[in-house]
Amino acid sequence: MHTEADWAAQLHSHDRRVTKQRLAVLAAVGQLPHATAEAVTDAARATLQALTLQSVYVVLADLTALGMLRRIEPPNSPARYETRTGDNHHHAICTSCGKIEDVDCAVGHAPCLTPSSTTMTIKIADVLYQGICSDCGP
Amino acid sequence: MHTEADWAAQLHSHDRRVTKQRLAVLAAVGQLPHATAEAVTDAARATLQALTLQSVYVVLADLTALGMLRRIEPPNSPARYETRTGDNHHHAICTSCGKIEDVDCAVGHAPCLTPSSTTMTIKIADVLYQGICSDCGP
DNA sequence: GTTTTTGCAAATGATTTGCATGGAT
DNA sequence: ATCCATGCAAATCATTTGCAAAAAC
Repeated sequence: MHTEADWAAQLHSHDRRVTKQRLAVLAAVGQLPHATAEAVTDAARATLQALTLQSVYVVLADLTALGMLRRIEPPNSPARYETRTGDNHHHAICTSCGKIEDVDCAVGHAPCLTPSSTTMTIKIADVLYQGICSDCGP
Repeated sequence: MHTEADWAAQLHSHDRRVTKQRLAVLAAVGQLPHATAEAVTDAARATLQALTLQSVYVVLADLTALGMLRRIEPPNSPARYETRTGDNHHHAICTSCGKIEDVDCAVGHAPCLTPSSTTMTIKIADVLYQGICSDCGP
C-alpha cells in the first residue's frame, strides 16, 4: 500500500510540487478500485471541496505520464485509473454491468505474450478479457 | 473477400434494408485497412457524394452490433472498423505513428487465453500489442 | 520571487440523438 | 403504402486548453 509520504516522495523525485490536490487525487485512486475521473473528483472532494473535474483531468494525465498511475480504456466507457503500476497485470470487464477485475498475468512481466507474426517491435501486450461477472449471470 | 451481393444477402438476413449508403460503407471498410469513421466517409463519398459523417456513424454502429463489422478502440485515437469478423485475431499498434497491423492469434478461436484467477465467465480475450513499427524505429 | 498548479470558462473531438424527408420493400 | 434509413442540425460526453490567480519551492 502507498502512504501519503510515499506519494510525496515520488512527486519530489519527478520534480512535481506536492499539493493537497495531487495527494487527494492519489489517495482517491488508491482506495477506489478502477475509478473514472469523475469518481476520483467526487471522492477527493470529500476532503477538498474546491477541487474541479478539469484539474483532476490535468493531474491524472500528468501522473499517468510519469508512470505513477496506470490508465485503462474500456470500450464504450470513460477511462479508469489505478495505482498498480509495478507489475504487468490485465483486466476483465463485465459486458453487462461494466465491473472491472484485475487479472494476474500468467507469465509475470511485459510483454507476456509474443505475437507470431508482425513487423513491429512489441513493448507491451495488453489483454482485455470480456465476459459476465458472477453478479450478472451464470 | 466480400462481394456486394454477399453484403446485400447479409443485410437481408438481418432484416436491414439494402441501401447504397450501407453498401458504400461496407465497401469502404472492406478496402481500407483499419479505417476511422471519417476515412470511411471520405472513401464512400467518392461514389456517393451526399453521404454525411453522422449517417456513417449510425451505419457503422448498427453493422457492428449485427456482427458484420468489428470495432477497434485504440488508446488516444478514434475508433477503427474492419470486416474481418469470423476469426479471433488481435492488433498491434505503433505508438509512434499509430499504424495498426493484424496479428493472428496462436490458438485460433475465442477465448484464446484463459485468465488464471477471476470470478467472471470469459467470452472474449482481446489483445492489444503496442510497440514500434519498422518505419518508425529499430 | 520565481515557476508550477489550480480554478474557471470556453474550446475541441468523437459520437449520438431528434425529427422531417426520402427511399427500399 | 408502410416503415426503415438518411440528412441535417443540435446535443451530449469525455477530455483538453488558455489564461489569470493562488500556492509551492
